[in-house]
Order: sequence, then structure tokens, then C-alpha cells
Amino acid sequence: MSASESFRNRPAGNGPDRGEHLAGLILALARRDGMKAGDRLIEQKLADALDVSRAPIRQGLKALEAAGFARGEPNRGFVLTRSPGTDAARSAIAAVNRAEKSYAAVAADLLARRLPTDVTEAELMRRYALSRTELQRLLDRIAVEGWIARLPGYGWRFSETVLSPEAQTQVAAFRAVIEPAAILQPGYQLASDVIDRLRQRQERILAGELEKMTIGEVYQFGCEFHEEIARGAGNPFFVESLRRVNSIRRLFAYRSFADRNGMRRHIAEHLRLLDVLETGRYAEAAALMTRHLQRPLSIGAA
Amino acid sequence: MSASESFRNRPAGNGPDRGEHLAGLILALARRDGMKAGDRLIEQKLADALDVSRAPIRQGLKALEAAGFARGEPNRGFVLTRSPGTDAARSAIAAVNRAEKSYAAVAADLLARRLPTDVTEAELMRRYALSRTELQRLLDRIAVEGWIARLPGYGWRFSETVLSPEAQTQVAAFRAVIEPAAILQPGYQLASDVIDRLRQRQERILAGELEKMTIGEVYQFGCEFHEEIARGAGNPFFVESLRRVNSIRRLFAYRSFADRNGMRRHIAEHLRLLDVLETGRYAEAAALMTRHLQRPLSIGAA
DNA sequence: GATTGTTCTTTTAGGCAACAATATACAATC
DNA sequence: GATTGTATATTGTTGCCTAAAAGAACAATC
Repeated sequence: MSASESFRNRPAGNGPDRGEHLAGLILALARRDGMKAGDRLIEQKLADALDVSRAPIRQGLKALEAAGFARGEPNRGFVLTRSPGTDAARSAIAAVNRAEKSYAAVAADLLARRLPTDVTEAELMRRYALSRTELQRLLDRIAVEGWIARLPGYGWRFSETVLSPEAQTQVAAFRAVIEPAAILQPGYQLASDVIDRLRQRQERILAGELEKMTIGEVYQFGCEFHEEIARGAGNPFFVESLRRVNSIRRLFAYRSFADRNGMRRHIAEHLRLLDVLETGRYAEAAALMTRHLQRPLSIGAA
Repeated sequence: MSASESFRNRPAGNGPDRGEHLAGLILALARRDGMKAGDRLIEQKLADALDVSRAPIRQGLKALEAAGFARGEPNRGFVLTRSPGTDAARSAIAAVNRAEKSYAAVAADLLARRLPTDVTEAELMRRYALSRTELQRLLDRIAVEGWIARLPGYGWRFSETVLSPEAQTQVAAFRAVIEPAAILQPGYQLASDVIDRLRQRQERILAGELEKMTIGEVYQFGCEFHEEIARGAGNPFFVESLRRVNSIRRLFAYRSFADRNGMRRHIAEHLRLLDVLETGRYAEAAALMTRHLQRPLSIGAA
């Protein structure tokens, strides 16, 4: 068998090791649900939560055990051995897979004008050393986010407008319309358990987790917060359009840095917003949201 | 060569015959631009307009000649022989390709609850007799429109909310927010040539073309009108989100019928809107748009 | 000078077969 | 009765190869 032979038919997966990828997802889930060391990791529950079958979950659990975060015993399944909120856990989660890396690379290259607006698949495959399928997945994802589109013939075209320098301002303007309007929709309501959950998470961050979080995580939580608020309108199109612009914002976030003080004020505003929403004063909440969105916080943290 | 041999490596194309497909696109373009019999069909112009190279355009022109809509002379290219607004032209355009048919079939099956929310590619390939690539294109398109998404493992999941019965109301509510807000954006302006073009098209429809148009065309023109208005805000995210919901509306439009009288009033409102926009009275225009969107016109014709 | 006709290269898509990843069904265990 | 362990069926991916579609460049023609 030649050296190159060993690369033939290499496993598909979404990265160097599908198991590790899933380990990260499981850990992230455990973290989000506030699980502690000693809690059981039930395969079917995880599978349902992550929308996969038990097979890949199992691989993830094995990888998690190998990394020292879980322990498995025969016929008893796996148990979390460490709190998923530690530094080590975070670095394990942060072990991004190939797909994510290529995504970031394309975004960076595009923003730095190192890519032409029109590209062919073969060109991209070479440039980022991706298989056809990997590239297809990547392009599909980008297409859904709206900053690339298939040309009728061969090739793809990047959206010029969506990634222009003005895009950030335009996203802000768009959000300033959408988000308050969502709150003002007739029938708007946010279930009290949702409010509680959001409040807890914000408080946990304010209490100390902020320092331990990566910029990506802070950004992620911010987006989820705002999307959850918008969801109260009971109209998926508001949430959808918000997600869409958030995915664009994330592109710019790759190059932004953290402003911890601004974030504190920002999170305080989130909590205030929750208070007002809880009492059903929606007009006031919408006004608050409008003001909140006007603050010129550094990009990665709304 | 065996019988099955002749099907091996059959041309890619987007349907039974790529040439006919392009003939349709060319005809539609000619129609949209109001071309008449005798006008020259310049290859490069068509190629640029349709984002393709001259090669496929050429095939389209030949197909058009074969269908009797154009005549080609050596070293002179092609000339339109009939007005593209006739019934025959329409049926030629309506000769939808396989891709479009599958799209419509999936939409219909889904709306009629004949499809489960979770589906696998293999299942869909069998059901709609599509090759893998054809199916991938179809799924990608649907994913961009936002009513299906890839599952982490095998298979795809249809969005339950986006196609629920309430979706139409929700789209309306969303548009009622987005469209007037777009007009109210600071710096909003609609170039006078854009206004002229829109006005001409609307007047042409009102003058008589309406009777000759299919429901799909009426719908299409309506969408383009509204998107063009939104474009005046100079913010692509407004236009983008509008396009997105319009593609959802189109799904429901497949089952709706025409209401010619309602449409007349509708188009009259469009013209009135253009008048107000032309004079820069944006607040008034936004109010007009709000009212316009509140009219309960039958679905396929906004 | 613009447009068409022609040629040549690049790029993409299809089919096939092997294989890896996933899902599912059922037995074993706590 | 719920959960884990295991076997089996199904699904999706990969690589290679060929053919066709698209793009680009250039000559010919009006």
C-alpha cells in the first residue's frame, strides 16, 4: 500500500474526528443545561437533543471519556466526571472542526478582498483543500446565510452588498426595525419560564462567567438572547430574519475584540428588558429595545 | 452500444433540454422588457442579463427558432419574429423544466401533508425520480428559501412553522412591518428611472396584459414591484428578508386562483404609491403602503 | 465598432462501486 | 421499565473517469 493509499476513502465526518466533534457538542449541551459532575449522560436524551441517532452519540461519549470528561462503566453508560464549565472543557469545545475552520477562512479572505466575487468550486476546493462534499456543505451553508449564490452556469458569486463596509450599519438599521416591531406585535408574549431561563443565563454571565468566555461564546449568547425575545411575537419570520442578519454580524465578529465593560452594561440592559417584558409593558419594552440597539457597543457582543 | 448505454453520462442541464429551458428564459426576458417582433436578440446582451455565457444562449436561440419565435440569418444573428406576449409564447415559457416541476411537486405534497417532516435523500430521489445532483440542487434551493434544513446526521427536516396554516397571516404581519419601515429609512430614495420603469410596467399590465398573464406571472410582477420599492432604502437586508417571505408566499400561491378585479384595484394602488414616492413624501408613502398591505387581496397577486 | 462564428481550455456533472456513517431493531442488563 | 449493548439495514460520501456545459479568446463579418 502506497503512502497516498492510506488517504483513499477517508471517513466522511465533519472534521478530523467525528467523535471529538460530538464530544464538543455534548459538552456544550451539558454546559447549557447547567449539568454538574456526577450527572448521567443518557444516550437517547443526548441523541434527541442533538438530532442524531445513538451511534454517533456513543462515539462522542467515548471521545469524551478519552479526554477525561466522562467515565463509562459496562451496562451503566456514561457519567460526567467534571463540571463542563471549566477552562479545560472550554478548550475542548473550542477544538473547532475543519468545516468551521474553512468557513472562517473563507469569511476572512472575503472580507480582506483576497477572493474574487465570482468563484468556481474547483478553485475553492484547491484553495481550502476541501473535498467536493465538504465544499458543497460549506457553500450550502453560506448560501443559506445569504452571502453567496449559485450562478445559473458554473460557479458561484459572493454577494457584494452583504459584506460591504456599510453592512454593519445596515444590519443595525434592520435590527432597529425588526426587534422592537416584534415586541409590539399583537399577541406578543414571552413565557415566564423562558424569561427565567434567559435571566438566569444573563446573571450567570454577569456573575463571573464573562471573564472565562471566549468572544465567540459571548456573541453567541447575545444572539440567542435577542432571538429568544423576538420569538415572543409568535411569528417565525421575525426570528428567521434576525438569525439571518446575526449570521452576517458573526462574520464581522471574527475580527472584533472584546470590550468587557461595555458588555456588562449591555447585559444589565438585557436584564432590565426582561423585567419590563415580564410585567407586560410591551410598548415600554420596545422603546427600551430601540435604545439598547442604538448603543454603539463593539461588534462582537450584542 | 446497448440501449442503456445511450443514457449513460447524459447531459447535465436543468431539464429535458437545456436549450428549451433557455429559450423560455430568453422569451420571458424579452417579454419583461417589452420587446416586439422584429427586435434583434443580441447574444452578449442576453448572456449578461441571464448571467450565462454565450454558448447556452446560442442553444436557446436555436431552440427559439425551432419553435418559430425567432429567425436567424448567417452573420446577422437572431431576430424576434413574434411578439413574446402571445398565448403561444406563454405556453412555451410555461414549459417548465424538471427542476421546477419537482419543486412544485414537493411544495404541493408538503402542504397537503403527504410528506413526513423528516426525510432522507434516498427517499426523495425515489419518490420524485431525481438523480442525486438534481435533488441536491432542489434541496439547496429550498434550504435557501428557508423551509427545509439539513439534519446533523442523515436526512433533512421540513420547517413546521414556515408552512403552517398561519404562515400566510404571519408573512402579512412581517411585510406590514418591513415594507413601510424601508420607505421610512433615512436616505430613502427611488431613482426616477426606476419609478418610470415600474410605472410603465404597471400601466402596461393594467392596459390589457393582465388578461393574458398567468397567475404565476402576476404574482412575480407583484413581488418584483414591492422588492424594488424596498430597494430604495439602500439596505440589502430589507430586500433580502422581503424576498425570503415572498418565496414562501409563492408556495401558497400555487394553490390560489386569480381575482382580476381585485388586481386592478391593487395595481391602481401601486401607481398611486409611485406618484407619492416620486414627490418625496415618504411618510405618506409609508402610510399608503401600510394600508395597501392590509387589503385582503387573494393571495397570488400582491 | 459591434456582433457573430469558431475554436480551445477549464470546469462541472453523471455513473459506478466500495465503504464509512448513521439509523433502527432487538437482545441484554440494571 | 428504562437504559445500554449489539447486530443489521439503510443512507450518504468518496474517488475515478468520461462527457458535456460554460467561459474565453480570436478571427470573420456586417
